[in-house]
Parts: sequence; C-alpha cells; structure tokens
Amino acid sequence: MKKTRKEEIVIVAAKLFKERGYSAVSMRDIAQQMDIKAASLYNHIKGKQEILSTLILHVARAFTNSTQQITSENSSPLTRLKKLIEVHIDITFHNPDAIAALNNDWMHLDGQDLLDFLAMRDQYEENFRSIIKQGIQKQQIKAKEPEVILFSILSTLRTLYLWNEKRGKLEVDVLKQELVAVLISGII
Amino acid sequence: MKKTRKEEIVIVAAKLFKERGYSAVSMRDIAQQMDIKAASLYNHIKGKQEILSTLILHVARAFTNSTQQITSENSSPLTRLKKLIEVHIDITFHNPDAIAALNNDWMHLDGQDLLDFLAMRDQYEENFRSIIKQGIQKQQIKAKEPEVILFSILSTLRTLYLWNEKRGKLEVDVLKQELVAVLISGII
DNA sequence: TAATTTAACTAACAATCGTTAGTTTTGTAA
DNA sequence: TTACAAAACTAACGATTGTTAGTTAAATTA
Repeated sequence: MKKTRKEEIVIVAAKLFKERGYSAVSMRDIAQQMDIKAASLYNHIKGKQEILSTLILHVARAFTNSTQQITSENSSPLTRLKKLIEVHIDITFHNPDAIAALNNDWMHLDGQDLLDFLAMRDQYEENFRSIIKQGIQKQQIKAKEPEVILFSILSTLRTLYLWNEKRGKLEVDVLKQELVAVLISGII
Repeated sequence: MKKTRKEEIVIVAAKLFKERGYSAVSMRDIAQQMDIKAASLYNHIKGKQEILSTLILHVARAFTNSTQQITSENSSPLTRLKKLIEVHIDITFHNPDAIAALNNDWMHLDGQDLLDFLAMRDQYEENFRSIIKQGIQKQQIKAKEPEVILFSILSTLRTLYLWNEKRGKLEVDVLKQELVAVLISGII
C-alpha cells in the first residue's frame, strides 16, 4: 500500500513534533523538511491541527482496541496484565513518533478531538485499574495501593518511546521479556 | 524570606509551562496571569529564556547535589538505591512545576544553559546506573539488563510530578513507602 | 495528443510573537 | 515633604505565525 502525500506529511511532522513539541514546529519547518513550500501543504491537509489529530487519534484508537479486547478475555488477571504490557510495548516500538505526540502534545488538540482523546485515555486507564484490582482480589497481586501500581507501570510504558533510540543492541523480544519481569517481579 | 518579584514571575510561568509547554505560553500570557502588562516583566527578567533556565537549572542542581552525596556514601548499593528513589520523590513533591519544565521543555534551553543541563542529566543517570551495576555485582539485585532496570525506575520517578494532583488522600510518606516497595520488590 | 487532475508555486494577509524605548505611577527612606 | 528607587505603564518595532487566493508546472488518464 503506497503512502498518500498526507501520510508522508504526518510522518515528517511527527518526527519534528517529537524533537521540539507541536507549538515549536511551524508549518514552514514541516514544509522545508519535505522540500516544498508551506502553502503547498494545504493541498493535502486542512491545517496544522489536522496533522496533530490524525497523528494522535490514530494511535489512541490502536491502544483502545487492543486493550478493550484483552480486558474482555477470561484469562486470569495477571495473564491479562502481562498481555496489556506486552501489547503496549509492541505498539510503542511500532509508532514511537506518534506516541511522543500523544504523550506530550495532546493538550493542543481542540474541540471534539480533545474530548475523544480524553475519553479513550480514561477508558484505557480504567481497564488497567480494573485488572489490577481483580488481581489483588484474587491474591495474584500484592495488596498495595492500586493507584501506586497503576501509576508505576503506566509511567514506564508511556516513557518507553524515548528509549527506542538508546535501546541499542537489545532486541525487542528480549526487552519485552525483561521489562515485563522487572515490572511484575521487581529487581531483588 | 520574602519572594522577589522575579521569583514570583518564575513561579507563575512554571504553572503555565506545565499546562501548555514553554513554546505555547507567551510573555503576554504570563503577564496577564500576574495582572500586569508584558513589557513590565522586563523590569525583573532579561527575557523568556531566563525564566526557563532559572526554573530548570535550579531544580537540576538540587537533583545533582543530593544524588552526588548519596552516591559517595559507603552504605550498600541497595540502601543507596532506596535513598536515591526517596530523595527523588521528596524533590518532586516539593517542586512539581519546575520538574514539569525540566522534563518537557529542557530542549528549549540554549547555549551554555543547555550544555550545563545535559551534563547534569548525564551525571545523574550515570550515578544511578553505577549503583544498579554494583547491586547486581554484589547479588543484591537480580542480574537483569541494567538499562532495563534503570529505565523502568527513572521513568516512574520522572513522571511522578504528574501524579501530584491525582494522588488525593494518599499521604506523601505512605506513597513514598509503597512506591519504593513496588519499584524494588515488584507486585506479585 | 488532448484533457484533466494532482501538486507544486508566488505573494500576501492579519494576528501574534519577544522585546525595546521612553514615560508615569507607586512605594520607601531621608 | 522631598528625593529616590522600584515597578508599572503606553506605544511601537521587526520577525514570525497559520493560512488564503490565484497561478503554473507536472503527472495521469482518455
């Protein structure tokens, strides 16, 4: 499937947004990176906002779909938690630039796009929280404050995109395995 | 000690930077929040850049000092690691807005300020990494990939500022205790 | 080849940006 | 009360912002 011109613009913009943030990147910056003039961008997109919402909502939907599916499985809470972590790692290594925008620039969405994003984020967190609570109830997970566990895991997963470059020789499969182990079993 | 006008400006700006990011906040925004005109800000600061560097470098030095001190103790690696985590939590809950800027807007520093920041950040990470490696060597810490452990802990600590508002009823001391437990011992 | 669509271009707009200069008001010390 | 310093003000600057209008070049289809 050949990329449309719009998709190319979104990809180039995502790289710049990741480095400097949405607000610090101008349409002229994006155009220059594509070797065209800024006005030419408007043959393919409605405006700067559309680049951002295309970028963020697309990957947000990927998270929502995967998470919703895993949550409704009837495997054990701990199994579902592990799958949730693994699928987050997979999506992250597949779309690091889009996830940077989702993490850092979501507040620059506006109107319905912002509302949609927030709804998906809440649902994602609630699914996570629910599985953790079930795990505690079934004594598969230590009886710590659920919010502390949730926060600790989500923080690590959300920052994972930053680690893509530095990960170096480490294979994705090895990383996935070790990270799940550290998050679940700790370090001692 | 009464706050100088410059300190007041930096505090107000930090709150705005946290919400929208450095680039999306104008001098007029900051001025409006202080009920003065933008030009009046320049009686107290050299420019927008000075607000950012004051904010970031001040808290970066706090991290560097604490970390350097703990690193040079001769307690066990695991003890030092715990102290490192605890001091990070303390500093975070004491300066959440400054840490937001440090996390999200450091790339907008320029010149020597940027170099200073990067040097401190590298040193901070290297201290952390060194303690983890010593812990593995002395078999106090599991023989996982050190970078995975480092990344997992640092990600959680760095995102902690976001959690300040949501933490709700949870006391800082309880949070500190539970978070250290989760990071070190895992959740099962 | 001719017709049509796609995608680039130049030029310009109104708004907003960080900042400077010069002036006036406010608060403090003599 | 007068003198001085601190901190506000108005007005404006050159640069940059996202975006539009109208036009030309290139690629595709009939």
